[in-house]
Amino acid sequence: MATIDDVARSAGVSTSTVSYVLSGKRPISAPTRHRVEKAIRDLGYRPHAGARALASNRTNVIALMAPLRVDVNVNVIMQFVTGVVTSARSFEHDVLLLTQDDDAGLDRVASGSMVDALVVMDIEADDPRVPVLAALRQPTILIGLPRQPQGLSCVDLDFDGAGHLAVSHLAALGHTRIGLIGSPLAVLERHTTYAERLLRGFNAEVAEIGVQAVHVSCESSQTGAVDAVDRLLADMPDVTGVVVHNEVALPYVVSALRERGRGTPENISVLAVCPSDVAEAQPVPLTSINLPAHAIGQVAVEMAMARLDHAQPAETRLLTPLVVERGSTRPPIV
Amino acid sequence: MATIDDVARSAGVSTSTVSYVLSGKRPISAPTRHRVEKAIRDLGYRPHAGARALASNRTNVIALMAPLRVDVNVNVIMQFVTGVVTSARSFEHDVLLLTQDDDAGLDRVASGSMVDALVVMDIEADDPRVPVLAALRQPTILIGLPRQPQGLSCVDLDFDGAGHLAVSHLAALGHTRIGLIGSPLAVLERHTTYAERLLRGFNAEVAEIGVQAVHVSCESSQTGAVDAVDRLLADMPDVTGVVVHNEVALPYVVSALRERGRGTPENISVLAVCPSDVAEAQPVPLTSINLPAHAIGQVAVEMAMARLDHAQPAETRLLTPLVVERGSTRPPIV
DNA sequence: GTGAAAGCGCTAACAA
DNA sequence: TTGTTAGCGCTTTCAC
Repeated sequence: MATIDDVARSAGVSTSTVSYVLSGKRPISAPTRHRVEKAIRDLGYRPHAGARALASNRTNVIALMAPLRVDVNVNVIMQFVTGVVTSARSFEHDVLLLTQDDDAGLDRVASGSMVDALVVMDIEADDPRVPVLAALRQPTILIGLPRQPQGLSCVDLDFDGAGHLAVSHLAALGHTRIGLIGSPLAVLERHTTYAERLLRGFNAEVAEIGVQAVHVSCESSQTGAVDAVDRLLADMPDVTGVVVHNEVALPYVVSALRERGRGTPENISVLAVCPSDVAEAQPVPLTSINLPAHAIGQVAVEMAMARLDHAQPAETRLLTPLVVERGSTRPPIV
Repeated sequence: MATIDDVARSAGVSTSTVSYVLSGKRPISAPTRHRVEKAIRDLGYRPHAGARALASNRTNVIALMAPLRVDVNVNVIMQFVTGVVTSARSFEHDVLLLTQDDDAGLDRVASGSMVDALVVMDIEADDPRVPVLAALRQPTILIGLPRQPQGLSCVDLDFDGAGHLAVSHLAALGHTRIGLIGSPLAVLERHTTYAERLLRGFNAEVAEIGVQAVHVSCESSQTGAVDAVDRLLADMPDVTGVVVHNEVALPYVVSALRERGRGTPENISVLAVCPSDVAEAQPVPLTSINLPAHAIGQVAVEMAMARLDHAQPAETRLLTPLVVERGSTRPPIV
């Protein structure tokens, strides 16, 4: 492996000149620059990451802690992850992947100076990782919203707003009996706040505009979906509009409704809360409130970089929910 | 941040003693060790990863290149990834995540000495990454089987054997008209070899024991599954046993068969090739040939570590396919 | 616009 | 069993 000294010698300059050509941190005359660049190419030189980290206190790596359990929605997680990775690359950073169950991982990679910043997914209301993260010297971005952010940056979809929007969208079409088929019980019990926030917004809007509503939880499987539909129809047989906030169950919910004489969109309106590509890929394309997982991952990295480069203070960014029309919601049949 | 010198001073020993306490590379008397360990605890000392990498030529990080596209089976990919990450942790390594589309990524992280080894998923027959990887100084493990491994280690399920096994399992029950619902066309056209190998084994066994068989490709969606079932039934209306090698389509295939009067297992036998948890979680649990994604990820890391620590030569390991009975395959109705 | 040289925090060879 | 010290390959200050 060629070192910076090899390059310097080959180009007939000092090592610092090579370093400055690479970093652009001081002006270099065109001829010198070209000689150095040629030497770099000729030797196939790559700076040694460890040496660079040691001298500069920058690793150009960020940590990403992702929930790689299978019970949660793998598809959405993947979109977060790709958002983070592609965005990181655009800032010349790589991504070190930690799994949720690696308790000591955050401290290990941060204290060991392996990473410049951390992005942590799937934050719960009283997440025990939050105090740990707050004590690190590297900036941390939380995807999700803990009860006490403790000075950390947060980014997420505004699920509270999404709950409001879902109800008002259906109400505006004339629906007065609305169902919410939501997250699995385990997600609610973990106090993963997105589920709670959506439910809160949903209930608040329901109360505000005075429609009737029923919420049922829903396991992420075919049988869970069928079961949830049956519970909903038992509680509210004349429901005309359903909000589904469970990407895995979504197709099974729609099938189960159809099998029970509630075809979408003829007999019942369905509004999904999920990534656009999921809503689009259904046999009947579904109107949805987009869950911009890829974008959230991207924003998380952008926030991390902003804090790194410009020492920006922590902030919370909640992305505005938007309805994308695909024809699965209509005025109810009178 | 405390450094090794701080620890040495605090414990009243030399830096090398601290280093050796940490690495265990030479014997340390109990009292000394304890003083050092106390100093480490008191100061909250963590070795600086970059400094360590610079001095030792070891980063304790491996690279994992994973296909994070959404078209392929996200669930299975996730299991590979968790297998790699958890296994890496058990060897005191972290995982740097690269995405498939990051063409230059492999060379960047390897030449920049960011990683000790690389694991690359989703290898195609003539994968352009193989020659790149063969030129690196770090050991590389391929998950999948290229036409020319070029001295690299490979690990995968023996899909050829799985194809044989699938047919012989059904044939042993008395089936003589067998269908294979396989991968999407795009996967076959990319020459991702697992699809081809399964098909080859399937066809070979079919020819060998002289049963009738039909293969149809299948897109990974509900509509794709329905379409594949219809094509299969059109070609072979009296099919009695079906092998499904497409985890995403699997539930929809079973539903579509049922809707067409072929309920599993009463009227038609279904043998899935997929991870056990997927086969188990179906509304009707399915007998399957297990795709041990987690284990393959683990083995990949173990092979990488073996090559690192013992300079072991490259090898190819094909895991033996096994049928797990769950009652969805029976003798055909006469 | 360029160069010399002092670290950055470790590991491991050499010495005792 | 322990200590001394020369690097590892880079960045950046200081000097010209």
